[in-house]
Amino acid sequence: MQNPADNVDLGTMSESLGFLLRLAQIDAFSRLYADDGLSETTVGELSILHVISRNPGIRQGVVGRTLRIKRAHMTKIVHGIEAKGLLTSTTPPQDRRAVALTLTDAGQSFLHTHWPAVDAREIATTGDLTPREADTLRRLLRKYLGISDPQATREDLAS
Amino acid sequence: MQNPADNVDLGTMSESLGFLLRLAQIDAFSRLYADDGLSETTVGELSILHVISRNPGIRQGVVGRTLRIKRAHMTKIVHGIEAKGLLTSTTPPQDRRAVALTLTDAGQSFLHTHWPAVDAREIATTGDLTPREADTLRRLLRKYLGISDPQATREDLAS
DNA sequence: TATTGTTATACTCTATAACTATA
DNA sequence: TATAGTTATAGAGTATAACAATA
Repeated sequence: MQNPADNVDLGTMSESLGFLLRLAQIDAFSRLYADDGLSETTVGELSILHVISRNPGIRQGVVGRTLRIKRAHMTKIVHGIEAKGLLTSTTPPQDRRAVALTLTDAGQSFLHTHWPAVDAREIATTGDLTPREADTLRRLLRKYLGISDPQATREDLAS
Repeated sequence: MQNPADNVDLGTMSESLGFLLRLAQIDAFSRLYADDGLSETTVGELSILHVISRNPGIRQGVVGRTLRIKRAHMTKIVHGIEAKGLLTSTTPPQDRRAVALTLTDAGQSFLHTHWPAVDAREIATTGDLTPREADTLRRLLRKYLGISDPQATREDLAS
């Protein structure tokens, strides 16, 4: 189903960061969604829930900028998640234009149920890369994105 | 517009290859499309044209597998490109189920007009990465994807 | 005036299934 | 029976612009 030995000449596309990232991303998520029961949730929803979980009361717009989701789309997704009872939105008194997002208990337990599968798969599905190469890849992607490096908790690194 | 100093805790998402690839891919294409006049064409069309250009007479299904585009979607895109007069499809006598794709002269010149902008931007827009790091990133992505390494032509490398 | 979020629209992409014609 | 492509439909994501409320 993927790219067997079709032996296609990709030309300069195989030197294009954009297209390599595009293909790699598709593969990564297809691996992620392969066996697990994540089918109930979309990638957008899951990532939004995760970010809110780590940053309770975060502004909706900040979540959108972080995840590169446009404001119009954020509104739709957030309302959808809210309708499922997984998060609550409040208006902060300091800026009554904004919307602050927090997970409900149901949202927290939903995330606790589904997110570990993501983390687990990540380790198992790095293709032909050695663990060391996979780490280098992650580090370079973070640098490319301007994300500060070991943002994982100290406990994670120690384990 | 992007991710300034919002200082968001991404938790284990910053260790997730899938999500890092997702964010990086969005950034890469937004940089690619930033200044240039590529707005006429979609990413799908451009990549399909490029692959056909490098592999004249290639089967439609092989293009789809290579670019991770589903068959149903391939049909729609290819018909669209064909309607613009940029490619022709023929039925190979050896297998009359298949569709072989070749660029028209208009298709070739269209690609010659637009593809160099992609290559040029690639070099200029590698974020905070050093050229060496960008090369490493490309190499790791190719390995992750199972794409053989220096598939660029010798002439390209020499120039 | 600028910003935050909302609403609405249109298009691209993805996923799925039923269908045809060939092999 | 399996494969290559087509058709149709539904949902997810993206892009854009006009709008209200607030700063």
